[in-house]
Amino acid sequence: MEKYVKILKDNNMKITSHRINVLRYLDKHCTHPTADQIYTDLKTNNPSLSKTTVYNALDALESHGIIQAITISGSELHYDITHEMHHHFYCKKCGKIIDIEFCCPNINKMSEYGHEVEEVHGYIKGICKKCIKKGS
Amino acid sequence: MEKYVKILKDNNMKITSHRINVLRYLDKHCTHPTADQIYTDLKTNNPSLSKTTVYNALDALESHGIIQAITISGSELHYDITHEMHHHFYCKKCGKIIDIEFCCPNINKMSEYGHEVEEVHGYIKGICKKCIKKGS
DNA sequence: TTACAAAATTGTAATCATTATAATTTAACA
DNA sequence: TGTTAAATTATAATGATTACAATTTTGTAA
Ligand SMILES: [Mn+2]
Ligand SMILES: [Mn+2]
Ligand SMILES: [Zn+2]
Ligand SMILES: [Zn+2]
Repeated sequence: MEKYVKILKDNNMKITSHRINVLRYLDKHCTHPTADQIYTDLKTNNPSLSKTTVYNALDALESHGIIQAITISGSELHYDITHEMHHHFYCKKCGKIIDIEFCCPNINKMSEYGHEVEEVHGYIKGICKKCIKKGS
Repeated sequence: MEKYVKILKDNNMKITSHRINVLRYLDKHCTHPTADQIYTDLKTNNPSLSKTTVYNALDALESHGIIQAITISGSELHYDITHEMHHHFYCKKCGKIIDIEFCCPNINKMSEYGHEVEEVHGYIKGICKKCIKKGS
């Protein structure tokens, strides 16, 4: 059984080709794409795909914790497969979102506050290495 | 000279009553309001206020680093006066944004990546203490 | 298999936060 | 006090996302 079929099955989700494609896309691309980017890319091999289906698939996958929405840009959602906790860097110049492979040890302190923690997002914004080079 | 006038002056910004009002509003309210909430509240004492002016004032204040946009909700921007670095908790039930008074020590490691850091945002999402109580 | 019910997909229209535009007013400064 | 650049205003436009209703597909049970 394909890896992505198993993930959907394990989460009691109906198996559809669109969901598999969206999930595979996010697994293969570490670019943190938007719904529109996923839609445009998948549509080339599947012209009948509707953008609403991409939104629906993303919502369904997110509600099961299989993927996460990244709100770093402030104007549109980006998506990422849920795996080891990591942070994200957003370049204000080129818009790229880059993985930052550490995370905050103080998150443990959250229990003191009495809130129930479901997600942790670390967003760092600035100018990326490449854009600094180009600019100088 | 009023505190807020000084802030604007120090940043070489033109002094306008609207900018002062927006700035004072953010300083007095620790609720992380949206542009619309600020607009609605300020309009009661100043009916000629335009929503575009609130957006413009927020953009101007943000571009000078006096305030920060919080992208935690994913659907609309919330604003906060820039002061000591802290994180934010977002309740998925009631939508409230609560200050979390610690921050990530690993941010220092960012220099290893070669990116130029301008902003650091720590967003934690879940169910707030009050909503947990209500729900049980 | 076949048949059925629940859920997914589709295309379109609606929503809502934000931005663009152009006319008018105001702040800063000589 | 007059001039000029910038701020304000009202309105229109944009763009991401959601709502909706008709159609198709999935999972399951006869
Ligand atoms: Mn990532
Ligand atoms: Mn805050
Ligand atoms: Zn860049
Ligand atoms: Zn709450």
